[in-house]
Amino acid sequence: MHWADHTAMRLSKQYDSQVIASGITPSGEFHIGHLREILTAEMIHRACLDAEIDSEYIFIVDSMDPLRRVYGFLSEEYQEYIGYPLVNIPAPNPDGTPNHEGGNYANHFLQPFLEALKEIGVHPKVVMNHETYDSGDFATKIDLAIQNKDKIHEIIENISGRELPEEWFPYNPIGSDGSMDGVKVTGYEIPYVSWIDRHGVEGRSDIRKADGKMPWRVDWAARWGIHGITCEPAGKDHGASGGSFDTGIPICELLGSKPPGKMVYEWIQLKGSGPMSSSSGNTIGPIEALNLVPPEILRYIIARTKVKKHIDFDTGPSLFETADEYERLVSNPPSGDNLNKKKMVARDTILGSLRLSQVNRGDDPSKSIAGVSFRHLAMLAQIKSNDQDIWDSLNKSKHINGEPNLALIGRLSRMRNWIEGAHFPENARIKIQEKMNDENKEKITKEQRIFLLSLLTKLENCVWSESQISQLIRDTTKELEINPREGYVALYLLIIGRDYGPRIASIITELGKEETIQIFSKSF
RNA sequence: GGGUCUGUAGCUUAGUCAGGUAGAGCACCGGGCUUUUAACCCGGGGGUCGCGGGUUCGAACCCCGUCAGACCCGCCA
Repeated sequence: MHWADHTAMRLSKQYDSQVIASGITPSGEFHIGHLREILTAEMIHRACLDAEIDSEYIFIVDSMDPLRRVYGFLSEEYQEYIGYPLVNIPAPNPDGTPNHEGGNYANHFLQPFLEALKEIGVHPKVVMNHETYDSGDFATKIDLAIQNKDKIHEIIENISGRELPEEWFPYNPIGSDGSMDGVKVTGYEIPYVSWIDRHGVEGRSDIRKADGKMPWRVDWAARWGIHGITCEPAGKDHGASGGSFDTGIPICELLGSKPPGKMVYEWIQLKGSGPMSSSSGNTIGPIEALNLVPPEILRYIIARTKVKKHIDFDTGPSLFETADEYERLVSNPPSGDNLNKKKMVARDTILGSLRLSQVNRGDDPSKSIAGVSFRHLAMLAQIKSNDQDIWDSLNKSKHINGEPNLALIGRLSRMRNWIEGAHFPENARIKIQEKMNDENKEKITKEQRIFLLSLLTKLENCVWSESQISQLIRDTTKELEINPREGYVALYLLIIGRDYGPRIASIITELGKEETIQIFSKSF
């Protein structure tokens, strides 16, 4: 059974209806790591719906979280905003300076991410956490937390093993300058928390407003109750023993609610360069990823991997493999009855992955079949600049019959992006040689050499079309009575520097007469 | 130091929760097709399930130990 279906089953035994949640702090550019958070939750949500379990999926944006430091992509001017809720500070310009007309910081990073989610078929109910504070929905929990301040203090110290300062308080008010840093609580009388800030200014915060927030570990536990969350997969950082999940459970209970069960997912790493991090620039954004691969394959990458396994996201060769694997499975899904238990489980797991990879819930996976492997399309896209030529070629090779479908058109345009970008795998790249290198010259026999020279004279005076060129190659091998294979190998060595490759006549046609002849004449 | 997760074929992995003959794909090798598209079709080899013990009629699966990797215990998906 697929992990999402399994989780859905488990949840249905505990609660009648589900609220599945994700939570992310919009402190910088979103990356595909965040996509795992979102998709893990969203797939469980879909699995619930598919099992006819009532379910809602919410995405809580931690817009009240303070700016913790000046990240690498920000200018020094952000120093003054440290400690401010992200929703209250200006968005950065591309150069990192604050843009006072550009809306707030949280939204700046959130909006493009939501756009990407739409394309991936994720339509969450978005909850801006600052609005939950501002609406007063947090007030009861804040009051309870303050009343139980010592117990919460103890829970955090005991479970996380970390010492909290004496003056620790389960509510951080915003001071006179807008920052939560250096604000000391001096008293509490419902609904006001009074304080003195680092400038010596005194004031009070209304717990029914966004005048402050609870610290992370308490905030998280409180919101489980406020939204009635039954499942919130958490990154393994939160899942560690003594981490915020472990402290959240008793705190949530203390605040009068039933916590969700613990569920922890592994991180996505960029192959070879460790965990993703916006500050180190070691990141691929969801938008960038969508420019390379179709959304269903992005979903498939998450769906096919068990939650507790880490994913190496590799924009190179293994992306080809995964994409082709998807294509294969979709066009030829596992089936059959009378299987033993293990095979049935395996079959259902794969079918589950395909089902959950669909952009729209309930879509027939076969609609996303492009009918061509990524590898093959990559090759065509490199040797043919005109899309129509590619459709013609695919018709000729019987990959498609007639006009290309939408899936295929979208795939080709992404393929062209991929090829142009830095992420395209080198071994799939076709490199046209300037001339034959010495190493390859040695590989060539005398007959092959004669073949190439003879072909050259024919090419100089022919009509430049693929069928003509193809014909000339075959004619020449016949005339010289050499094995056609030998002739092709010689041509491949000459033009792309390897002894095999895609249909050579296509490449030559695409190169044009002048350039082709150049390669020939520079080589001999 | 304390803890969590992961370890199955060269690579990616299914199967571990409910013990019952280790199963795929990629890659590789061989064959076919033949106008050589890196396409397509057929076949094949390849696994002491990290290691050691225990429980059991029977262990990849349960228990104990051990090794390796990743991560957490301030903030991070």
